[in-house]
Amino acid sequence: MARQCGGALGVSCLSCQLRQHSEWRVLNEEETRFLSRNRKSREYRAGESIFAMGEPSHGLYCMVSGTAAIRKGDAEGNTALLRVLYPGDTLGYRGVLLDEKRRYGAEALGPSRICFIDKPVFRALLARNPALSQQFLHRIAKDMDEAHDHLVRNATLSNRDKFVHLLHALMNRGGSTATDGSRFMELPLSRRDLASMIGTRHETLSRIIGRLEEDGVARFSGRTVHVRKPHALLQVMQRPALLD
Amino acid sequence: MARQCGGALGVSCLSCQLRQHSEWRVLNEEETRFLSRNRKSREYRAGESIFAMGEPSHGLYCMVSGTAAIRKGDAEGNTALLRVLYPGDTLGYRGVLLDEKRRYGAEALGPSRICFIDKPVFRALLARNPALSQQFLHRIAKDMDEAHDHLVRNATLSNRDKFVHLLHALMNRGGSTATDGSRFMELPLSRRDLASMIGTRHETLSRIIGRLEEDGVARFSGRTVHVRKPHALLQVMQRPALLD
DNA sequence: CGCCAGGTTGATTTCGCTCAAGCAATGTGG
DNA sequence: CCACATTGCTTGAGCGAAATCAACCTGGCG
Repeated sequence: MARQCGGALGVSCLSCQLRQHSEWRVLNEEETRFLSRNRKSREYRAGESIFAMGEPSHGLYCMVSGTAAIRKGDAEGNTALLRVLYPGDTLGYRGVLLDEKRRYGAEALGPSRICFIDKPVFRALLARNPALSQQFLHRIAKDMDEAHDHLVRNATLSNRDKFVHLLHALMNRGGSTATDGSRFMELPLSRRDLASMIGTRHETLSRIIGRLEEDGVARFSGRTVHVRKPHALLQVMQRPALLD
Repeated sequence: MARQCGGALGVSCLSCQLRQHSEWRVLNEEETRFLSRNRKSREYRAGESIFAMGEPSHGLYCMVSGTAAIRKGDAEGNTALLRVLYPGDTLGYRGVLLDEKRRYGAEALGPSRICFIDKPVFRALLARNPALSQQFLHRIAKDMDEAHDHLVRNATLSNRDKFVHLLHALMNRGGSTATDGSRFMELPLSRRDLASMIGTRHETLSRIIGRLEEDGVARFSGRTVHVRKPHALLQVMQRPALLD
């Protein structure tokens, strides 16, 4: 899943497996070479900030390995995680497209490698290849839909169901399947952050996790989680009886 | 506030006051004339659907008078209001830009006049005037921010504070100021819909409203609402003592 | 070893949901 | 014009869920 982009030294975007599934796939070889020459690859430690709210937007970022998250806070100092980012995801494109300051902060969740693309470089590529603009338009529209879905879920589901849904989403990106069909993964987030994503307190999440274990939906141990019947996850919501 | 676009017959976009504050302001006179010739203006009754989830996107809409809302539902049939639209707002541009089916439904809240712009017409204008694309890019980014803010509020605020915030936002668009500095307005939404916007039940909202009246923050009577100290609305959250 | 951050657990109170009844405004058919 | 249903809203009682405050555990880490 978390493939390294051209090896530990970040040799070239040309050999980056992730490119095929990212917005950059519409670039031709020459343009990719240009991108490769001008991007800067860098390691981040766990918890390290990538950019902060209110900063000017100097460029955009492309996840190579590891995971990162978008965190936004309100006036009273409360913060919530809005999104988890995986290898291949681009990050911070909005501030660059609109020449605005950062509206949210981003931070590495675990040790990560992330490429940085300078604003002028990005602009040059956009000007040379109109398909790239279209890609980012699609991207922002998809993000929009995600945010709207998130809103509807938060408005209609119980905390338990919100968490099951979150678990399902995280599994789809970062999970692995065992030989018996069950799935497992390392959660990229602390309990606190998981709780903030569904809008509850970490104590409450702790109890929700307890209930899910009682119901046999999943087993938790530290940050590792096993799900017995991953395909039944979303059907299980509010109806644990469905788990035979 | 709700100015008619060129009179009851919708004479021309050229004389539409709202145009100056909408995405269309970047069009020159000739382009505006083209838009004017090709748009269709229509009346909607209260509650009438403008478009529904899953429909193909034939074009976009421009609010002339009245109010409308975006409603989205999840798999279980629960629905929530995501946004209220006022004169001058464009609506449904995303499906058109991306050639996708509608991801949500829109409906008139009260009697409204709304212009319809066909997809080919919109495309032609986008091709002729690149500034229009930029306008819509800004627009989608702004919508994105709004959705993110909404998410953070829903995750961190109490139901009471969420409602106060919603009240504040509605006041800013549709309210009028009285001689004594207090503000009042006709709520465009039913209690049910207000409740769905903050993710709670209508009974609960009813009690929240009762508490706001007790605290002297606002007075409600049917759909009319008076706010004594509008500037203090957001400071009042969770601290009713601040109201002298 | 003490300290700390992250996590769990418990006790208590507050809050919100559910179900149910009541009420006012509106509409409808006789 | 009245009986009657309908719709939107409010109110109440009971209950379950979640917030809060606090204690305690655990695994690093100086």
